[in-house]
Amino acid sequence: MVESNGERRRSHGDHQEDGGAAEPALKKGPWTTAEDGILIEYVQKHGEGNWNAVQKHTGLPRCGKSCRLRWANHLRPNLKKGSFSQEEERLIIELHAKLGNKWARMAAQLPGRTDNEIKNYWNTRMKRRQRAGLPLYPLDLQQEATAFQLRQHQNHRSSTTTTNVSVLRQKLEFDNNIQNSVSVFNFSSTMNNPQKNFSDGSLFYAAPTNQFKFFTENNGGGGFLPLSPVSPFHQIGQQQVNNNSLSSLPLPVLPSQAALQLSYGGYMEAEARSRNGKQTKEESSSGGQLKRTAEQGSTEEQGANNLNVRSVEGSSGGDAAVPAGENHSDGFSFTHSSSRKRQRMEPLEEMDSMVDDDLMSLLSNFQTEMPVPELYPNNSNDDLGINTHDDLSLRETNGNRDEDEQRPNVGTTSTVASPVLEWSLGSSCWNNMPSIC
DNA sequence: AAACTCCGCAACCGCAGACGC
DNA sequence: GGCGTCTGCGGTTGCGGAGTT
Repeated sequence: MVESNGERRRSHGDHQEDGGAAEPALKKGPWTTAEDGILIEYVQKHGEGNWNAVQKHTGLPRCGKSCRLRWANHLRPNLKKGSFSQEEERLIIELHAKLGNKWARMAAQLPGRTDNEIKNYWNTRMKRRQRAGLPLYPLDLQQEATAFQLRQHQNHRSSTTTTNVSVLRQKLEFDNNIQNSVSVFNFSSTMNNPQKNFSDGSLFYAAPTNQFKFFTENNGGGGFLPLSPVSPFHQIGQQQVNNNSLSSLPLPVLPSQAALQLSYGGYMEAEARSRNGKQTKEESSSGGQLKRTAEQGSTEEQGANNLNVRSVEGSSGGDAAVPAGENHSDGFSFTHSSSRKRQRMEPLEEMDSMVDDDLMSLLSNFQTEMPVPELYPNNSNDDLGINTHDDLSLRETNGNRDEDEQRPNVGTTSTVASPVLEWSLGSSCWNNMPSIC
């Protein structure tokens, strides 16, 4: 545990935090077991909330925020420890597709898990996938993510009469997010619409690493960066800020339902490959065991089973409906001492009301066929080192690239290219890409 | 064995919303 | 309505450990 590690943080945390002369120096850094005990005792007596009073009542040299965080992330009853189960991982991915970086809301759907845990998990996962050149979401969730983003965008549009910078920012965010999703479906169209500012703009946008760059740079920076040519908002984003022509924006092209029903096992394998980004080194060097091997064995191998995504989504309304923070069924009984409890919808209820109702109606408006032929010059894919069309969906379905690379296309029908696995480490296309880290 | 690199996670920080006065 | 306080959220930082060279 952290406590046994001694001071992890530097002494910069030992300075007077609030500057008040009368206030004792508030400690920062890792919590000790003694401090934990004090905090637990306090909460048992007084309940959660009023965290600033902890220091006054107990003399614990910690600020209220630190107490709250410590309690919420480590001391709270019913916290799950350990790695995420496969179900939890899947739910996180799905929730992120719907909610974006709403860690607290996601945590409310995952009993015993904290927003911090989920955030850390997602960030590391995103790094892994980015390193491996994989999209953030499996195909089916890409659709959901795109639909959700689009819906948010449309809501925003309908609620404002003047398109302004905030709208464009939202478009940018949408664009950046779907860099990792929509572009999966039609990134080859960049061949027809390269970003001129790059020596090879099409490659820039097609490469997941660069998508990630844009994802982060656009979000972090205040200025406008060029939008991806694959963005449905590309044109307007490049051209104008101050009109209301958003209604004419093209909808992102989504894959056919057949493509969306591709095996989840294939995705999980890709996920596993992604997660084992280091594995390429380790496998080649010593064949050594990853330190995560055990936990992966329990998740990704099972992932080969074709999980029904919808069942996961549907089950989120079950026991997960209890917000993690409210679940004190193990003997601790707390009264919320804070009389100013926020009046919010229950997370699940709120999410459902904001997502699910509209999601299907939105999806019903999407194209269900991907206009592959028009966008794909026959030979251009080879130039990119990207294979598309039927063999790809077959590969994904089979979930074994090594085998598949030796196997001719035995003929499945799919109208959409599915380059998810093609973005894995095995794709020679990305082997020469510079690491962004 | 030592140095180095990478990764995961705990904790901090700034900001914003809600609420009371 | 303005101000102050409390709380929660999301982003970021940096340490320790594991793995690699």
